[in-house]
Amino acid sequence: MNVLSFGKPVNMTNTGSASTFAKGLRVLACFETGRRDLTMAEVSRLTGFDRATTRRLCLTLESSGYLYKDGRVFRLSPKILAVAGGYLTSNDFGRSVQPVLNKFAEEFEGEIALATRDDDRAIYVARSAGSAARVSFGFSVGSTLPLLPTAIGHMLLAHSTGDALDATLSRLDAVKYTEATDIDPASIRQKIKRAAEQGFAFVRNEFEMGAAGIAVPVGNIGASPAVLATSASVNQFDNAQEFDRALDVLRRAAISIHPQTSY
Amino acid sequence: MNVLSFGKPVNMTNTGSASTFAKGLRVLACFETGRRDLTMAEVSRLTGFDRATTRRLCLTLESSGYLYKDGRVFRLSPKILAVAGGYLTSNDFGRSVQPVLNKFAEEFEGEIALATRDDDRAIYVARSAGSAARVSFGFSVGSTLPLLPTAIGHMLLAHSTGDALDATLSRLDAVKYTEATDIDPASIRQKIKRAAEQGFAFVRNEFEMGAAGIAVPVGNIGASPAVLATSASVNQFDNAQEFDRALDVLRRAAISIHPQTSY
DNA sequence: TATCGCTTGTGCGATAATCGCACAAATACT
DNA sequence: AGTATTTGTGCGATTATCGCACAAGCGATA
Repeated sequence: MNVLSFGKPVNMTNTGSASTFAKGLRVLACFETGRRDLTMAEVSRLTGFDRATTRRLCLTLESSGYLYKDGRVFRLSPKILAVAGGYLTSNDFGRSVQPVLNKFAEEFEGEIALATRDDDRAIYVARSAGSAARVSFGFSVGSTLPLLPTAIGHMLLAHSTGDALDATLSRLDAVKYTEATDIDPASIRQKIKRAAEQGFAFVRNEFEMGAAGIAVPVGNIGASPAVLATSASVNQFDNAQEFDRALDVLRRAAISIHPQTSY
Repeated sequence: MNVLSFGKPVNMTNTGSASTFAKGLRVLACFETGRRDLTMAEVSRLTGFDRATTRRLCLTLESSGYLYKDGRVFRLSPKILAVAGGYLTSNDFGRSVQPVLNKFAEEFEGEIALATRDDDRAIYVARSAGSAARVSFGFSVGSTLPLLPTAIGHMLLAHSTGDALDATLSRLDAVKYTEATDIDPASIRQKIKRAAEQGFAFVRNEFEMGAAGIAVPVGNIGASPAVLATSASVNQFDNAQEFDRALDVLRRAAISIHPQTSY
């Protein structure tokens, strides 16, 4: 009965979340693309958790098979791939979209990638095979990109409308990746608006100097929007004919993957 | 001081694991390849955890961004790819081994895959691009295979020696996937031994009727062994010339990926 | 070798979260 | 309507977790 509480009883036991688990997931996320070998002390600093806490979480990840310990550093084990494979197969990539990417990439003689949105970033979900010769751009499945200085990001954000977009833009802080990176929220908003109107996004030099990207929408994957994209050197896309060809390939590939793509 | 304890003091607080986190990871693992949409009740049955516990863990996975809820079912979100990408890039797949797979697969006109071991199963880690035309076998990165009825499994197990192998074999229970699946531990052990001796494994009809696989070792990925493999119809490999060509390609690819491959 | 800096390991008290059940209320299936 | 299944949630009892403090190990540098 709890005679001390008046009015609405305070929910003492949290029925909606498990804090220890959430912390553990943040430890796991420390091993995302970019970082590979981490000591417990490093994980502790990255997460801000107490060393004892970090230690227990790292060891749990190890005994559960997601990390293994090599001396004093932890590294990801392949087990995480099985979970990721669950995502890929449940969305029928690899069976239905991968061949399409390969086919159009072959015709196009360039790389095509499918990306979707995860919170404040874009994630590559699939990528065309690419001929053996051509050197890949270094992005592979699971690689992430910032939303603000990339064509992929602009096209993903173009799905958001009005208030939601404003909320996102005010939450994200624009980082200067190159001298040409656009930092001005109003200007970025304008670019996103234009991407929504014309049905494609085109960004140059803002993420990597000398590189340019084109992205077109492909409908939704689950709850979040998806885009098809390609990238090349700025020079290449400065040629209007080349640009149009790339855009055309992307659009046809998008329709081939997801015929309902309406924009 | 603890006057009640004699001798070595009992460690009351577990410094080596976080049980809630371990449970959460088991919930996450429910979404591995094969299952896609799960209700909380299903997760509860799969894991054996109390419904209230399951609920908290699922909701934590959702708020952490790894699952999203569509009505009453949960589904993986792309966030997990970012972690998997961490594994792939930290081992330099996609940049160094992917091109090699593509090149040899093109020459070979068949698919080549790199697989490694995760506990009691094999996991595909990389796969050759495959021409646009050819229909892929349905296996993609992250797919898992049993160890006992596959060439990949035999070659992976061939890394284990004596006692360790015996322990593994007695732990695994042989499942009959086809009529031809070998169930006899002694016989399986013999096949693994021969695979170790001859430097390749060849298994037919034991996992999928009509399918055959060849696997060769490629050294280690981190702590666990890795193999290169290809599969085709039984008929195809019954042709000795075809078989030799496939084995030759795999061996050359293995050397190209990991020159230190000694066996 | 000695000292410094960084790392890992671990008792333990205090705290706070988790567990599991019981009760309710939705939602599907017949 | 009726049954079965699923979901939501208080709350007491239990337990795990937290965070600190103390130690010990390792490597580099002087």
